[in-house]
Amino acid sequence: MEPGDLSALKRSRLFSGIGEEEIESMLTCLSAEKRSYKKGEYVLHYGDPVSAVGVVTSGSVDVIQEDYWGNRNLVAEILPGQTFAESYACAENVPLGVSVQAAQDAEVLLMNLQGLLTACSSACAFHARLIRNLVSLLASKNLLMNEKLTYLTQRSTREKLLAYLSSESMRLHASDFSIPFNRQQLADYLSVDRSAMSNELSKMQKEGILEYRKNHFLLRQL
Amino acid sequence: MEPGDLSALKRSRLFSGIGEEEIESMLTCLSAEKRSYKKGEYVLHYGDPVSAVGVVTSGSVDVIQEDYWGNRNLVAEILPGQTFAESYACAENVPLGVSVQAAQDAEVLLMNLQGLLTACSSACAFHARLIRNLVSLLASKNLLMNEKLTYLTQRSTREKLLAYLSSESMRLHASDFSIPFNRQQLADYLSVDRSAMSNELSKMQKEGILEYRKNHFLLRQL
DNA sequence: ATAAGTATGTTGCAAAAACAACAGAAAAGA
DNA sequence: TCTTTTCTGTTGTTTTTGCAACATACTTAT
Repeated sequence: MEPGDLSALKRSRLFSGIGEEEIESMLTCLSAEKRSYKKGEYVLHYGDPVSAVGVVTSGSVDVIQEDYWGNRNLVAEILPGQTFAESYACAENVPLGVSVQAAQDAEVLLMNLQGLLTACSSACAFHARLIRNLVSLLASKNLLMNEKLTYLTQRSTREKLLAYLSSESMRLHASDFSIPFNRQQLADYLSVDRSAMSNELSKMQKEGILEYRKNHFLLRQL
Repeated sequence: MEPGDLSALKRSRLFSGIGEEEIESMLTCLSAEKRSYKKGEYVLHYGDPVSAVGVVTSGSVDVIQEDYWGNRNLVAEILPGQTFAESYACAENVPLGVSVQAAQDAEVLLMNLQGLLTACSSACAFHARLIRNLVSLLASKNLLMNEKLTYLTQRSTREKLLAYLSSESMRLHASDFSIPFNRQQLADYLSVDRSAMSNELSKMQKEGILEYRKNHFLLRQL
């Protein structure tokens, strides 16, 4: 185990709040395996049974989805300190629905969660913290996806916009607020066309539903 | 604690594989609180800090979302043995983004997860199993939402259909397969109009991309 | 300050989706 | 079996979206 690996792990959400020495001692409990891949090599294949969560320690890997006709689609880019396959590792008996491929020469640590989750993990004092981090990681991803789903299930661009803006407004307890996206990013997030979205925004402004300037919005009572 | 409560808990994914006596003894570790609500009463309010997961033991509760203008939207109906608010309880410091309301006279059990997750839970032998169940629950929800998101981020009805069908085909390792939805359910799942979807399906059949009859599909090589 | 690059708003057009309405097929119930 | 209901496909119309192109405003770097 090199010092760089530990620093990547320390930065990860999985090991947050756990010191380097503790991390190192836990890696054996997790049957951590360090693996190196050349650019383009597969780290995990579609359909693999997965019981280990992966952490990138150097380089980067791509999570890709391939459809029936062979079209490839980039789902995520995983950078050092970030994890992949954790949902598959934590769900029981669900084969991998994506593939993971080295985007450049990369090193990853595969950590088996079975020991952590099946036995009563009193052996290491920090197991509880690791479990807490894992649960927290899964839960926050859950909330983020759930939120996005509520926007994407809206049929029209206008409804998607209103669902998003209304939710931000309520979350921030304010009728006027800033959003962390520019127009293109917002359009990508809501999965709509940017210009159509801009158009819809200005229509809604004309109709008096809301006002905006750059990334600052004001929702009006109707 | 009544016998009906335990049978509802036994059926829940959270306590799966744990016997009734163990469940009963764990409820004290979880500071379980039983609460009764009349139809229409709120179980949890938007914005509440939540550290407990809820399980319905009788009746049912609705998870609802209310937007800035007061429009109400039913997110889920929770029946006996099913849980609610678990993602909020497991994520750290995320206030509730929905409200939970009794759909009819209902009884729920609120169980605090802090003790389960922060301390090393060697006190009860079945804590490990409960944690495993919780993690598995979160992870499977994760995968389901992730899957749905990949379909909903497609722009057109045709793309949504192809993404879904292709994914089913690959998951089942077969170019012909049955789906668990009728047309209306599939349209609802993909968040598109049923008739437009039917129309798109028959166009694709004419184009030789696929064949179908009722809920059985065959994807063709191109 | 100027220039180059980026972000946003606007428009017209073509394509696609939603909607509504209906017909035939299939399933469920009497 | 016959009737009723549900499901699916089809068509025409209206609305919305995506796309392309461009103008303007705003940023950033020189």
